[in-house]
Amino acid sequence: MTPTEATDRLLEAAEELFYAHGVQAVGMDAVRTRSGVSLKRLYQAFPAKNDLVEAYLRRRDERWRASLRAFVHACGDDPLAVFGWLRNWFSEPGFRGCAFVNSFGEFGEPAPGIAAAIREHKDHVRTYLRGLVPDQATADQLFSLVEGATVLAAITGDPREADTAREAAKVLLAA
Amino acid sequence: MTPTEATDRLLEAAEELFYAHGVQAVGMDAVRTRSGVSLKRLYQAFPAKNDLVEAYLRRRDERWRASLRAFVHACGDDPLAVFGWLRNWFSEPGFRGCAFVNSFGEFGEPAPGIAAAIREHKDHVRTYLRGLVPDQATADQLFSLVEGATVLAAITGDPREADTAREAAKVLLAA
DNA sequence: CCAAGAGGAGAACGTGCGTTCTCCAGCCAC
DNA sequence: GTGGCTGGAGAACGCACGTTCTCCTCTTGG
Repeated sequence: MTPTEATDRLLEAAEELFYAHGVQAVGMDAVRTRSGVSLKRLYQAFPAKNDLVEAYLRRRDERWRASLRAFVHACGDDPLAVFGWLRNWFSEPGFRGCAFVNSFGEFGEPAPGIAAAIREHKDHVRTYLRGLVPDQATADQLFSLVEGATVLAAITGDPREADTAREAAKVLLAA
Repeated sequence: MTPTEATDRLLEAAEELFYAHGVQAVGMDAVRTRSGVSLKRLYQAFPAKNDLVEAYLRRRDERWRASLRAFVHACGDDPLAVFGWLRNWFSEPGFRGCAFVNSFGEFGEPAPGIAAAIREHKDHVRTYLRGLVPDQATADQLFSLVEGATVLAAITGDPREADTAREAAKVLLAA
């Protein structure tokens, strides 16, 4: 197994486990078992668990935003499509809220790299929405709706929070 | 020290520590030290840590909503006052986001009592907003804004997220 | 003054986990 | 074949923490 292949399998396993059960609830041994990569290789690729967590967050950020971007772009870059995408996401079987918000809650004082990954993810999403909506203030308002809908969908388990936010976004965009 | 006084001091210490550092990062010994209540009495009042966590959340729910209600009522029950209260909350020195959202993120599969406390808190807030705003759909939209602003203020550290949400709320209420 | 019990301080126990170490099997150059 | 290297499996170590246990010290009633 090549080192890059090992890294891929580690990140894949880490994402599945960390997102589903939370970072703290998943031991390095579980990542090892799920990925099939030996502990020695694991610690060669990621010298400490924090490094793996940060890599997990950064990779999830990339993929999450790529998926959103692709969906919205296919809808002609209509800002309201964001909420259609959210609705689909909330309906996925394993949906458990925003990985970054969850991680923020998990660590009282996150390691610097982890805190940075969380903040940068939110910055990237905000920047993306500002590109989608001409008016910056409106974009920030939509961002708040997106975050709110995600938190509430996670806690209540109801994907229709996306529809509620969508209706609000429609009004804000028309104003 | 009377048992009820011990319970009060335990809950006070638990809230300060759990909210500031996260539940998992705080050991029972830290609660004991902070409260000045012996471990024996602690375990008499709360047979397990989960019981203390659940009591912490339920007490915080009561006080948090009481504070919001009082502030908004003093503003003539204007729904927009909710966002003024949020702004104040976000500006407090120890602000670290919503305790319930943070706890939800901390526990992959929360104990039943804890999960119920989290869900019931959000239900109570939603019900309160529905009482404040005649139109139920609009109330739910404001709720989404409230949650979004709270999450973003916690992560970015910027209390002005409350103002962003307030502007959005103003538009939604006028529609 | 004594007996008995309550309550506190903190040691002790068991467990889980991040990280490191040990040992061994397989593979290469010669 | 043989000596040395790579990499895997999993034991071992150290620590933290939830929970329980032990012992000691006060208080109180007679």
